[in-house]
Amino acid sequence: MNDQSKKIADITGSVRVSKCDVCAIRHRAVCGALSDVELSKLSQISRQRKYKAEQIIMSDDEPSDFFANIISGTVKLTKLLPDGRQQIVGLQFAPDFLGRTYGAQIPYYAEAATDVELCCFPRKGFEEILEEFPDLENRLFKNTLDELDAAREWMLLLGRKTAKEKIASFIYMLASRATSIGCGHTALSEFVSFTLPLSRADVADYLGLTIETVSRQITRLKTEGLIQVTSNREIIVPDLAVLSKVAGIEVSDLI
Amino acid sequence: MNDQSKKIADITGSVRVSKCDVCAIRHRAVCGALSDVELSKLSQISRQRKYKAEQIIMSDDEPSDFFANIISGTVKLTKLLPDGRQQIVGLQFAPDFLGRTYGAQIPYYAEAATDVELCCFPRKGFEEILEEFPDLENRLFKNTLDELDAAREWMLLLGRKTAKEKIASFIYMLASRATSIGCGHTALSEFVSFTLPLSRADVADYLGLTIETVSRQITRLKTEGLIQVTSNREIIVPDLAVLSKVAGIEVSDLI
DNA sequence: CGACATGTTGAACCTCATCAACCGACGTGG
DNA sequence: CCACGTCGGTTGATGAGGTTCAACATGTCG
Repeated sequence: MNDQSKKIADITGSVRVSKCDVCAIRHRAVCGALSDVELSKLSQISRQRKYKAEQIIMSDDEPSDFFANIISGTVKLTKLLPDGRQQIVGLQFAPDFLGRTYGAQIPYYAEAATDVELCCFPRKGFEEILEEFPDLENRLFKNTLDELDAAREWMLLLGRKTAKEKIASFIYMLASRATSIGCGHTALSEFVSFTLPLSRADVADYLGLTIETVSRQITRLKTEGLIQVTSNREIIVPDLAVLSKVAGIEVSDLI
Repeated sequence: MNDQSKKIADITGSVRVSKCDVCAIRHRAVCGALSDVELSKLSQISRQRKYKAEQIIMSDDEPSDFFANIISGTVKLTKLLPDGRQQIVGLQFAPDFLGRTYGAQIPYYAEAATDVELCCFPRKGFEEILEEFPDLENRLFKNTLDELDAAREWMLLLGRKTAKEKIASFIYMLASRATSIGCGHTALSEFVSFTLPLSRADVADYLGLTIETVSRQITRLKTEGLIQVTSNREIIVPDLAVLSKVAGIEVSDLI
């Protein structure tokens, strides 16, 4: 019926995971819930894999036989309408968890937005470990709650924000991520620069717009001095607080 | 800053829960994960409460001290922009669970869309039981995963569907619920009738439209024969399959 | 009955989508 | 080396879908 389906990328290579303790995402990822003993059990079955940008990692219509942590890169979760219209329903970065426990089918595609490195766990083995260590499940649960909050925040954006507000919100989100990763929380009114992990087309699909509108609104924010665009993918935000206002985001009165 | 806040309704009365085994939602609700012994422990601390339509059950800006199962009625989860624009980010029916475990704050309002009956559990007591019985947490986790899927489905609707498709999707969703509740799964091409649990204004807020557009598109579906509208809130769908096509929903080739 | 809330219908307007041309960067092959 | 095609992005002109504002209809309750 639906010929809009996308095919999962062939797995080109997968490397045994040697040591988790040198892993860059060790503490922030779900594995952070595990003790050393448990972790070594998990590392036994883990394999590292790389995907090129635009490759499909998991698919709507094929059950996937593994879960994964994102080590580096950006993964987009997309959904399709029968006629090909597309919506990105989630963006995932390191150290996010990929895949849906309980039920092998996921109702979306997971695609590499940039080049991506994953730490993959075979479904069966991971589920066994999951049953054994409730802390891990608890961690995944909390993760899912946060994802749900983010999804709902995005529903507000998609349903009620203007094109300009959408772009501002998107850039604000990425800029906040960039600051909080660098060094705890920086002051709100600070100069932030970062790299867009998405093409204009992907930004459009994430915000429910067209590429033309995305382009126009970005230049608009640029001429209004709210952002600076050095290259196509390099953005500078001189003042986060101002941007957040344009984005229609209540900045909870932080210090 | 934000004067758009909403106030939680005063609690008019709360009744001791007598027996869970006569509860209408006993098996479908999260409590279904508990054995009789555990359940009696939970029922010790449960209280039944009623809310009138439009009353606020939980609020964005006040931590709520309880969780709840919906016994009857419809609850809408709403979010606000600083200027008052509103988006419904979730609809919950019996026997859904209300509230966010781990962290007392929820980033939305829970409001009674119709008159609502809840079975409420004080936060502290419920969290204790939660730690004691992993099955309960597991059930809540699965619930949350389903909610996340639903939220993402709605993101596709909000971002990419036309007004007509939005209305069709919304009606299709409610009609499917109505059939699956009645008696397992009925055949796809069947006559379904049900009551809208939302006002036009709420429908608009759920679909990211205005009331006028909602009204117009409903009459359009009516004139096209896709639905019949007996009273304002009573809808008949003569053929679910046809409606699903207009809604842009892939009906997974079921039997 | 009149007042008020909820929903419908009409007309004008505006934001964003569509269609199309264009630009610069990049890679390829003659 | 440069012509060429391609790809990602920008810009312009036009139009449609949905919003806005306003009037009207219907239903409910005192």
